[in-house]
Amino acid sequence: MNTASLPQLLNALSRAMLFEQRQAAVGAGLLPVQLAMLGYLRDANRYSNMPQCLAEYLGLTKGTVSQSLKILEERGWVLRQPDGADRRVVRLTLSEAGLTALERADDDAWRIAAQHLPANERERLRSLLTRLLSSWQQERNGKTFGVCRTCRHFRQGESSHQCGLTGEALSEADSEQICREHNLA
Amino acid sequence: MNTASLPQLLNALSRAMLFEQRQAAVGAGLLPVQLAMLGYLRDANRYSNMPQCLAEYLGLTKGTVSQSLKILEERGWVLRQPDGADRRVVRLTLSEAGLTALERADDDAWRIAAQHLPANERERLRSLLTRLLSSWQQERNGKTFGVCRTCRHFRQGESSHQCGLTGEALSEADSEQICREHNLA
DNA sequence: CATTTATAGTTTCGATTCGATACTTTAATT
DNA sequence: AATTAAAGTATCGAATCGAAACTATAAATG
Repeated sequence: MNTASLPQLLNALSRAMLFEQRQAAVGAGLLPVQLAMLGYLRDANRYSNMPQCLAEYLGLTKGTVSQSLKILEERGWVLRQPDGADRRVVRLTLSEAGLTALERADDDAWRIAAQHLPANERERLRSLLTRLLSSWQQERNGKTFGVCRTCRHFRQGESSHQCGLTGEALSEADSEQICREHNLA
Repeated sequence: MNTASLPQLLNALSRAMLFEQRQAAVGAGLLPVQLAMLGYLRDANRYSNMPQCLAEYLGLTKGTVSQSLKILEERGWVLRQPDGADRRVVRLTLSEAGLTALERADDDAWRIAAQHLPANERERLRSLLTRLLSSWQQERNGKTFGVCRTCRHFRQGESSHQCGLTGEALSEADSEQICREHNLA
């Protein structure tokens, strides 16, 4: 009695997140999509900072992304550099101004809300959500995006880590960035 | 090690939900907003089925809602009736066609994903999410929407229930509908 | 009771987003 | 060498969405 079903809760959560993001965006004087782009570019690793990745991550076409990026670049929030190896691709990075714009919008309602839960329950919630997301991912078996360290290909070492997919060495900072090849463990 | 933080998970969950909703909408030949409107109207109780509620629920202006409703009505998915008591307000209901359009789009990826969790863990997840959402709600102390039965004003009786806010009697069916005055227990 | 204010909703207008398509350039494949 | 694939841009049009003005009704205030 008096309990909401899991789908209902997920729905409510989703709406709450949207609400927060909209609030944060208008508070910083930008559009939700633009804020989402800045947020992604802050966290994306060096194999995931191309326009194409933004399109996949946000579910937009590359044409739309290209246009939005033009605006972000005009305002000096995003820098584009041609890639050294493949001259078709463009590397995107946040400028200082972009980073401060993003931080101004950074929202902590969820952090505060989460602190109302005791630490052990937070931990349990994290674990359960991880498994739920992982199941969803398998159900949809679509490519997803996530933080490198939480990927099933992530190999933790003592001093340095490694990507089991590319074999590449990963610094501590690398491990905290978003990767397009991510697969939740 | 190898754990995603709670904010990261919430973010991923939110994107996954958006993805699902978009998929469901285009699959049914309608726009995400339209699908969201139909879904809300199916579940809204008799005090929450006005255009204004839709605007609040979806975070749109009433102008936008009015325009989208016009389309939904033209297609025969939504019915509008003037309210008996207050002649300013319009009561919205789903037509049969609207209901079938909605059911065609009804998506079960989450249901399936949730079934990968054992029942006791689903229950635990539900409980934790409820508390997290409740905390968020208090943090933002904004009006929210939720199913009547899960409201702190809901008074459960043996044969019939009651709303502690309006004092009104609530049928079993009433208790399962979305109310604009909802406050998570 | 008259006047003012608030509320629900519609309409119009314009800005902006977003997708579809065609196109350019470069890389990969055959 | 020729073909195909991929990354990105540009252009165009449709449609969303918000802002503001407007109508009609209800509530509040004097």
